[in-house]
Amino acid sequence: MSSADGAGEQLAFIRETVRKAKPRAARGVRLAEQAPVARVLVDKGVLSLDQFFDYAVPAAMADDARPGARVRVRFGGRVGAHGRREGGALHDGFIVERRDTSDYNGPLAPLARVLSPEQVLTPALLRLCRAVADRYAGSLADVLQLAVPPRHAGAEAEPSPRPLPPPAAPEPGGWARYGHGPAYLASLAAGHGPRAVWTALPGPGWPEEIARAVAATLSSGRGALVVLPDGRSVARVDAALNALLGEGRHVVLAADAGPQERYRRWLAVSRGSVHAAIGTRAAMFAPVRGLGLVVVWSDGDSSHSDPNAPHPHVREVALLRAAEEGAGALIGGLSTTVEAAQLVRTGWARPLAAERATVRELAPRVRTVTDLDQGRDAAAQAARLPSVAWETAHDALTRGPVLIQVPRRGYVPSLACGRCRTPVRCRRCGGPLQAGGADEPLACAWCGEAEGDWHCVECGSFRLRAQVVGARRTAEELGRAFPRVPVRTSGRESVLASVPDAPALVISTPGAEPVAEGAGYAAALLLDGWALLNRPDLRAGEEALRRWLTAAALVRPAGEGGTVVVVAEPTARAVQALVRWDPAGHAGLELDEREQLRFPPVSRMASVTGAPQAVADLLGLVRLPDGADVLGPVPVAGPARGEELERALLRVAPGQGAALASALKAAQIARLALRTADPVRIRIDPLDIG
DNA sequence: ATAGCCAATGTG
DNA sequence: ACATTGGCTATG
Repeated sequence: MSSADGAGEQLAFIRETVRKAKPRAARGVRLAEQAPVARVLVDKGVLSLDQFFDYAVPAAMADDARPGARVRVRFGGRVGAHGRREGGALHDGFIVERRDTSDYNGPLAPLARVLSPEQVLTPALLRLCRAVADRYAGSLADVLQLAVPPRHAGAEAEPSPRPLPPPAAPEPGGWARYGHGPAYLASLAAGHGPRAVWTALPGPGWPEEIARAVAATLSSGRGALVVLPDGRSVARVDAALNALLGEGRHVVLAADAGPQERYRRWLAVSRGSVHAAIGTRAAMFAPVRGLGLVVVWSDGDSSHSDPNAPHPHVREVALLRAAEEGAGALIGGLSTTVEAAQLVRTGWARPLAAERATVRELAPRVRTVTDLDQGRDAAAQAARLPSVAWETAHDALTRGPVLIQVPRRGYVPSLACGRCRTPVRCRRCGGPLQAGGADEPLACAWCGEAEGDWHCVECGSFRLRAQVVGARRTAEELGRAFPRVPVRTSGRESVLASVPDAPALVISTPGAEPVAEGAGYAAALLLDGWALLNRPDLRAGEEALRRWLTAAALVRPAGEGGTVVVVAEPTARAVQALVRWDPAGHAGLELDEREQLRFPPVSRMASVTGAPQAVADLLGLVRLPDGADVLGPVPVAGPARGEELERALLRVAPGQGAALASALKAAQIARLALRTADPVRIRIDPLDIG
């Protein structure tokens, strides 16, 4: 002990004396008789303050200051020269616990205010948020911000509806088409927590199947949660639930309602008056009471990854909840992610899929064509379509609507040679060249270097091709190629929910495909598939397949003439999986490859991005678990043009994910204490690692 | 984070 | 001798 500790010891002695007297506020405020200490999570978005602080509960707040209530507290003030508290700023917080005593050796500040006695942070929600924060190297306060919606006094003042008694267990319905489908429902209805990876059959049945799984869970007296990637799929499950169970058994937690209405619905769930919730990403935290089932639909959809720190993923939160709350899990989609395949391979979940014969019966016929096979006839050329695609569309248009999927403009930022498809690269740094405006010269997206006289390094051609032609231009061109056929577009700005069962060309960007009423589309053309597949991303194949299956699942079965034409290299794995309609097989092969490479989900990764020195500092500071690899750092393009950042990837065995996250968090905290340090962004499970 | 404390450095 | 600045610490 150094001499400086003398004063510290003395101070500790004084504090000890104070504490032994009783936990009490600094100035003689009368305290609550029972449990006069409130343990509070102070909502201050600082990683190093990820801990609880004790406050004294004034007698006047004794009843309202319940665990889970929102409070305001003074925080960060100083004890002045005369031992008087110069109060810090007011901060929001949540009471996590009421206690008789405090571990803290000092006078406790009193709670400034209890905003409302509503117990929004239930013990289960607190445990979940803590687990998510730990999983993603974030702070509890950050996660709570995602999990607990803002307060609206009006909604709190109203009573929530009275809970309904459990419904009867549903019939298997469409689940009869899946081998273990009826058994899965029966298990839910019996109060078990079965975990399955569900490869949904093509066609319009899946919302009803989700509704039946929810109904089976409700029938056991437990609650259910369904998270879907977008508002349209939420609306479809909402409709299916209303049809199966009537209204009032579930709430929709999605952006369609205003904040107050949203909070009203959230409260109905939190108060236990409604036992089922469906919604988009933020619904993953919905505090459903007695959770018996959590469903994630289309877990490969990127909107399941939260853009807010610490970037939790819906699937991972769902898995945490299933484990923590003993609930069943249903990870379903038309496609299968590598992560889902991994759940099956490790035995955590069982596959829930139909027999091959059933799949073949319901899937459309899929034909492949390379786009070098451009149409010979004038009409096909005008539409920039391969002749097979043109003929398919021409033929199908006599029978019903035809869906044309075109990648979103800007989705693939690069250009390619118009003759041989070689990507157009910057001569200086190898980055992708972009066309600025209509007549502006090409410029590198990474270094900004302008390129005045480009020609292809492979074949010498001067012809450029934008890898993606936007939906609008495609619509114009197709409209000319098929005169007198109505053309409708669905995309970012205006998304159509459905189109009538009548001949029409329906141009859509991925994810915006309208459902065709009646039998479904007569055909679908999946254009520019090669552009989707050529993306330099580990997930390019999986992502292309998911998008194709989403569109192709809206097409009639082959037996009813349904045909899909995909313009892509026929030997590509994802293309073959589409032809065979075998997403689970594709995911299995991808998983084999990840195993070879030790890439996620066979390992757990984190990325560390920042100025080169900052990244090096953090890597020097972090105490990685044994066996951890450091890949890189390598230069990456920063958000600002010309900014030079570096990124390192850290890799550990899957079981060491928690150790990696906590090591990174500790290193980040240590670095944040040095205020001069450049910031480093840490991301667990980075999306783009390839 | 941010205020406050302390020590080291700079200035009149 | 006093002001300024940078590093470090605690926050109930």
